[in-house]
Amino acid sequence: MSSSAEKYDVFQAVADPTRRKVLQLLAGGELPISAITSHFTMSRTAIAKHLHILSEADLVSGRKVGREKRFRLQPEPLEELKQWLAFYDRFWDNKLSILKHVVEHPEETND
Amino acid sequence: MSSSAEKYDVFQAVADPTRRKVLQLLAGGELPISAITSHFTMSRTAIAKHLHILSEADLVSGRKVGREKRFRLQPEPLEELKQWLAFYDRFWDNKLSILKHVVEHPEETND
DNA sequence: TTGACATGAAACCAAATGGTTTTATATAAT
DNA sequence: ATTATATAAAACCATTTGGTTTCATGTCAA
Repeated sequence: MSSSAEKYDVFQAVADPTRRKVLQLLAGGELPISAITSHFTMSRTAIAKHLHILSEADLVSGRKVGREKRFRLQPEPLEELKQWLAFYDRFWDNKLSILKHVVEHPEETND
Repeated sequence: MSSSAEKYDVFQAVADPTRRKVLQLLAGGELPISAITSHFTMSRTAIAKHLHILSEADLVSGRKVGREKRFRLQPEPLEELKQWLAFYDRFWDNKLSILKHVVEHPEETND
């Protein structure tokens, strides 16, 4: 049961390209901060902050092993994104039926 | 063929809750700025800016009709998000294999 | 043509974001 | 014990973001 009252949600967490790259790296397996940092030009501190944000969104979790802190991917929150997207499926999968609907119900087209 | 050299990508565009609500409203059909604004407490100008951002991400398109500008949903760019998500499917679909890994390596399970 | 409506555009602002450098602390290795 | 490694935490900074207010412009209606 991860933290609540999170500052960052999945949408925000995933909006940053650096964080997306971090997630991709972690998809390959657990990694300590230094190893992650080695794939970027920015400082380790910057990466640590991104990890903190990803952590708040529950997209990663970290555990200390010796002197290093290893992070692993926690993809579950992506489900929320997936479900959000699912709503829009009908708007471009079978676009014709939607168009048909709109044409047949023009009164629903204002507000 | 929509604009290029866009400042906002889909990830950023969708990161803001106000913009997600705007998309949802437009899912119900084409709407002018004023009508959209009526669903929020913030100013019309603010909404217009959000629409501009959504427009840069090609998630909406606007056309002038008389004195009003009507916006409609353009869901196609969401496909990019969908594909990005698809990559992570395998990381939680077969969650059992992950669990198995954790159980078999308890020494990695503190913090 | 006069006024109301719908939008556009610009200037401005506070807070958030994404980065830095510096300092401190815990662990590992020699 | 000493030094090197890995991280944490804090202070700082520039830019971006998300909002505002104000003013200008185009269109519709009376």
